[in-house]
Amino acid sequence: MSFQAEEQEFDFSYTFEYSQDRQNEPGTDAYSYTPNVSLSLPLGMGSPCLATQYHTLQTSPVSSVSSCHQTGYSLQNDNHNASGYYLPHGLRSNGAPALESPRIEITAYSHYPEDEVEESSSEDPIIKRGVNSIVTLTLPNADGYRDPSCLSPASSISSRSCNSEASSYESSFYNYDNSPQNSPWQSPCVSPKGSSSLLSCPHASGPATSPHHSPSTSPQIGAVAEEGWPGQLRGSRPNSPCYSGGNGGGIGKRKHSFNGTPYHHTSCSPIHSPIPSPHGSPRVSITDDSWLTSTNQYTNSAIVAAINALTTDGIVDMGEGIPIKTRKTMLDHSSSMSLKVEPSGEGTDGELCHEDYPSRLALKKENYCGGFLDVPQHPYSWSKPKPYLSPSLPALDWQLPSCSGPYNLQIEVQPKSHHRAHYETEGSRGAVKALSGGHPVVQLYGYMESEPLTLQLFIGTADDRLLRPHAFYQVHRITGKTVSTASHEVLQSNTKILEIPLLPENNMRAIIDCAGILKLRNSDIELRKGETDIGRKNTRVRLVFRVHINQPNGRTVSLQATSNPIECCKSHLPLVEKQSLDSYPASGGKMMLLSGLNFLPDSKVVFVEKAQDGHHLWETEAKVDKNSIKSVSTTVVVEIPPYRNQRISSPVHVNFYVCNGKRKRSQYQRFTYLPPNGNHQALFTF
DNA sequence: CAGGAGAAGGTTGGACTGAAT
DNA sequence: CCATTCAGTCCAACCTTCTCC
Repeated sequence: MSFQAEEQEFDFSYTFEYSQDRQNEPGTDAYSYTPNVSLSLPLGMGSPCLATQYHTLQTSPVSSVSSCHQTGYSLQNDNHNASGYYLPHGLRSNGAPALESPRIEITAYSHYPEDEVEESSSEDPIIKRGVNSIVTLTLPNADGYRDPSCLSPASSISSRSCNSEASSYESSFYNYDNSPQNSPWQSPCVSPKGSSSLLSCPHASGPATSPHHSPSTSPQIGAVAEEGWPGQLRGSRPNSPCYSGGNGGGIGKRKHSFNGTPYHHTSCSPIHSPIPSPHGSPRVSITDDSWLTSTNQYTNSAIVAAINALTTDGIVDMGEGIPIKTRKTMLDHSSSMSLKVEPSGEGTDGELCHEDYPSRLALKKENYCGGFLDVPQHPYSWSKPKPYLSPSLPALDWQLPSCSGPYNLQIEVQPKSHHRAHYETEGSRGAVKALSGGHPVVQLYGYMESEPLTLQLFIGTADDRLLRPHAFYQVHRITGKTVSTASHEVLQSNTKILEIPLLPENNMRAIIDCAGILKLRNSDIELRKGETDIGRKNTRVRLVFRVHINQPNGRTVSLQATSNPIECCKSHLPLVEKQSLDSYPASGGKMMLLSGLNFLPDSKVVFVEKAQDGHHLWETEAKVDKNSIKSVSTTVVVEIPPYRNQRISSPVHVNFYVCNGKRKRSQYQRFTYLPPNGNHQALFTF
């Protein structure tokens, strides 16, 4: 099949509806596709295995897939949809022709003040940007340069920061890969490894784009140095146990297949993963004041990449500073780790691919293991298929619906609200657990095909802004005897993604017992040029699950579900995990049991009601049963205070939090005051 | 081939230290 | 400048799994 031919079919258009209503609830989306939006896959890509590799974005106004997404958030600015996000093929939002070759657009955007951004966020940023003049540089290989992991630790900080495929808007418009000329398969800089979005990338690509790459010359550093993670280059840092890939990293340790039978070891499954978890999210962080400007950052950093591209030969660059022998070793590594599936024991690779994992893996494996061993001799002679076309998937910060048509992606069991993430310098701290003691469970409803799908998992933000990959946390693959769910890691937009099989025989249900959380050092991330998020006290994350479902018509529906927030620090902040009551009449007086962490005898529980503009309408301290707390407790009993207005006619949503001191507050918890019985009924009869 | 001892590695909780606030 | 908080590192105990005898 011809990728180019298929690319021609791309109708690269998206319809977005933007809601200013923030959402933090799982499964809700502030951004969502319009009901008829789907991500389409060109013909011949019906296999789910291909979905994650060769996705293209496509929106069809005639798509019959309707969204059943129930977010409860209003959709606004519909007037911008068509003009802003629904882009006819071949036409950019600003009216310019679609990019036909990799290029960088240098746009002199002014930075929006923070609040201006907030305001403008409801508007079509593309429109806004469209007024700016754009200078275009053609990139021989955009993809290769965009991959942050392809950049040297020494020089990549700024470069990496620009690699923001995850930046939604840019992703949609800098769709290099959708251009035949931009096909990574032809890309000079798409390293056999680097071209992959998979783990392997870092190895070959580290030196690839950086003339200043120094660590590459040190085979000892190996993958770590070549990862392009500044922090990993620090000689003082010990080899992190996490590099071993979890508790199953030990040689000869038993592995499990999807069905629980032992896997066979294959060359594709390294015993010791050279791929450290620590892939800082190279995405450009979209912050309060950078939601729009972040795209600018992307552009600017893309310029850097373009300059690199134009001033260096891709091939030479790829190996620059690395002895051939070293490069070969690296290639071997990457090829072996490119498919980070559970080892299958004595089976051949082929067996693994075809039997234990859907054909998608087979394809990947072929591509990786085969392609990575070869170093293209000429930038444009690289004709091997790119195994993973992440840019054609929806960017990771695009808000996708959890439900579309018959499909519904649901988190059946939510993760615990606290999970101590581990650092690179630490060993794994295990998989994220569920409150009940098990693990989170995700299920796809409405899928009746026999073809397995791939569930993607990455770590997203949990702040008040739009969901996006978390810059300071990455998902970390956990393996071992206690892990029943197989998984493997891939990189998309330099955000590590865990791919987990969704099997029809399991009712498209997956137990997420294979996902830990890795904390990247703040300094490493913050030093990136373009990174505007700060890591300090930015410790809440959400698990983001995605699934891409191929349709018979060649289109693909992408769904996303997000978990409840997870506090990842080990701080001593109080944490409310459960509350015995979610609602109670305004009269209050009822005792409510809170369970969680770090409740102290002098903890206070404060009920707060805020107006939509954020200012406090009401605040009162609830009576805490001091006897219910002995030293540091996991439970506390509080008396629900009466609401300020006893005559409410409709339910009133308020919040409460547990406070252990001036700056030691738990997250807000929701609570609803109900009107007296009669009124309540009346409310709904209206 | 089974069982025990030891090694290796993963998990977990917490202490320590320096930086930031 | 000091106190507090936080981030990051390190350590130790415990556990599981594997290897060797």
